[in-house]
Amino acid sequence: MKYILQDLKVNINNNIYLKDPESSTLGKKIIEFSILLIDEIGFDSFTFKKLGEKIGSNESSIYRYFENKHKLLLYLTSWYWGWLEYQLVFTTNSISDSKEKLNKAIEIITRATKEDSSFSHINEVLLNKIVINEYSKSYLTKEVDNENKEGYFSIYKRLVNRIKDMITEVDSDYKYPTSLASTVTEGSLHQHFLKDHFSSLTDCDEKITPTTYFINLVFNSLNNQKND
Amino acid sequence: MKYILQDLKVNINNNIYLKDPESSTLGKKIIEFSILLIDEIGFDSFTFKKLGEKIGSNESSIYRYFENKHKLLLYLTSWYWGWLEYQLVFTTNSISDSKEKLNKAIEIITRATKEDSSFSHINEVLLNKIVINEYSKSYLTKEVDNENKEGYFSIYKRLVNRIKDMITEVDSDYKYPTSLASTVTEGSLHQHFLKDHFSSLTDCDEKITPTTYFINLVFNSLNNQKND
DNA sequence: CATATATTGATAGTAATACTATTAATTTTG
DNA sequence: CAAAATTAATAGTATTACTATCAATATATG
Repeated sequence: MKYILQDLKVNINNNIYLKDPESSTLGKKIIEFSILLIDEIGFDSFTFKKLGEKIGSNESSIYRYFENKHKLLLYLTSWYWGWLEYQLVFTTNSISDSKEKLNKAIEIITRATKEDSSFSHINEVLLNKIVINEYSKSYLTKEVDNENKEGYFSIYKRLVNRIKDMITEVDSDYKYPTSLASTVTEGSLHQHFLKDHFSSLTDCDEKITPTTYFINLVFNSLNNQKND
Repeated sequence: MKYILQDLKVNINNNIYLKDPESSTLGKKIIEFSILLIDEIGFDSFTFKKLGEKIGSNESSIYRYFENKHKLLLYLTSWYWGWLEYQLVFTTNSISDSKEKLNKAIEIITRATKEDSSFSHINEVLLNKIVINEYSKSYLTKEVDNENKEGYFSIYKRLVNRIKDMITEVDSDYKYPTSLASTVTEGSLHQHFLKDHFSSLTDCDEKITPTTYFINLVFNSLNNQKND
C-alpha cells in the first residue's frame, strides 16, 4: 500500500496529456467515447476527427487534450494498468501466505474483465479488450526509449515488479522472477487474443482460462527441485 | 520432413502478394531494401514512396507487387517463420530422444539470429529484429479473422504446432502444450524486446539468454508431479 | 452582476500518406 | 526483330494528421 494511495485517482504521467482529461466534461467525454470508438473500429482506423463527430465536438478541441492518438492510447492503457494495480494491491494486501498471495495476483492479472464499474465514464470491459488488441502498439515504436525515459510506462513496470516481488517471496532461489512476471502479464494478453482469433494456438477456451494455465505454469517453476 | 521439402523456397501464400517478388530483380530488390528500410525507420514510418526512392524505383511499380505495406509485412514475417521452420525441422529431424529434440527446438526459436546467410538478398539478422519489433502489428488488426481464413498465418501456426507436438512427445499428460508452445514462441520475441528496451522487466541480458529462461520454464512444467 | 479569462467551436489550410489511372519508355521473350 | 510484358513518369484523389486563427460561449472573480 506504499505508493498506492496517491494513485487512487490513477495518477497518470502528466506529460502524456496536454490538458488533464479528468479536469473537464469534454475531457471525460474524450476518454469515454475514445474507448467505445477504438473498440468499435480498432486503433489503426481511429482518428480524432471521427471521435469529434461521435461526441459532437471539434477535432481541434481534442488536440488540446492530446498531442496525437498515440498519446491517447498511452493514457488509456496507463489508466488500465493503474486500475489493475489498484485491484492487485487492494486484494492481495491482507493475504499473509505468500503462495496464496501470488495465486490471487495471477488470477487478477490474467482474468478477463467481466463487469463495468458503471459509475465512472470508463468502461473497463471494453478497455480490457483494447489493451488485449492494442497495448503492444504503444511500445513497439521507434520512440520507445525516449518515452520510457519520460516515465510513460512506469505504472506497467511497477505492476510487473510487484508480481516479481511476489514470485521471489514464494521462491527466493528461482532465477528468473522478472522474466516470469513479464511473461505472465504480457502472455496473458496474448492467450486472450489467441482464444478469440487463433484457437489452434492455445488450449484456453471456455473451460480452461488463461488463469488456470498461468497458475500451473508459475507454480510448476517455483520450489521445484529441477529448478537449477 | 513431411511438408517441408515443398517449402525449401519458403512457400508463401500467393494471396499475400500481387506478383511474386522472387520472380524478378525488382521484386528481390523490394524485399531486400524493405528489410533495410523498415529496420532503419520502423514499420510505422515506412512507406512505398520512401522505399521507391531508396531503390531508385517508382512507387507505382512497388504497388504492382504488394497491395500495401501491411501485406509486405505479412510477406516478410511469413518468410522469417518459414525460414525458422526449415531450420527447426532440419536440425531436430535426426534427434531421437524427445527431450533432447525439444531442447534443441526451443534453442532454435528463442535464439537471436546472429549471422546473415549472405548469399540471398534477405538479411536474416535484420529480419529477426523486424519480427521482434513489428510482428504483433501484422495480426493485431480488425482484419485478422479474414486474413487468418485466407491462410496468411499458416506458416506461423504450423511452426507453433510443431513445438506443441514435441512438448507432447516429452509429456503426453501435460495439459497445456499448445499454450506453452505459443507462449515460448511469442514470449521469446517479447523477452528479446524487453532486453533491448525495458531491462527492468526481464532477467535476460548478455549472460542469461531467453533460451536459458525458456528451457528452464518448459522443462519445469513437463514430467512434473505437481503437474495435475 | 459585469467583465476578464479560459475553453470550445468553426473554418481554413498544409504536408504527407495511401493509394489509382494513364501513358510512355524500356526490357524480355518467342 | 516484333510482340508482349514490365517498369517509369506523371498526375490526380481522398484521407490523415496536424496547425493557425478567430469567433462563440462558458466560468471565475472582484
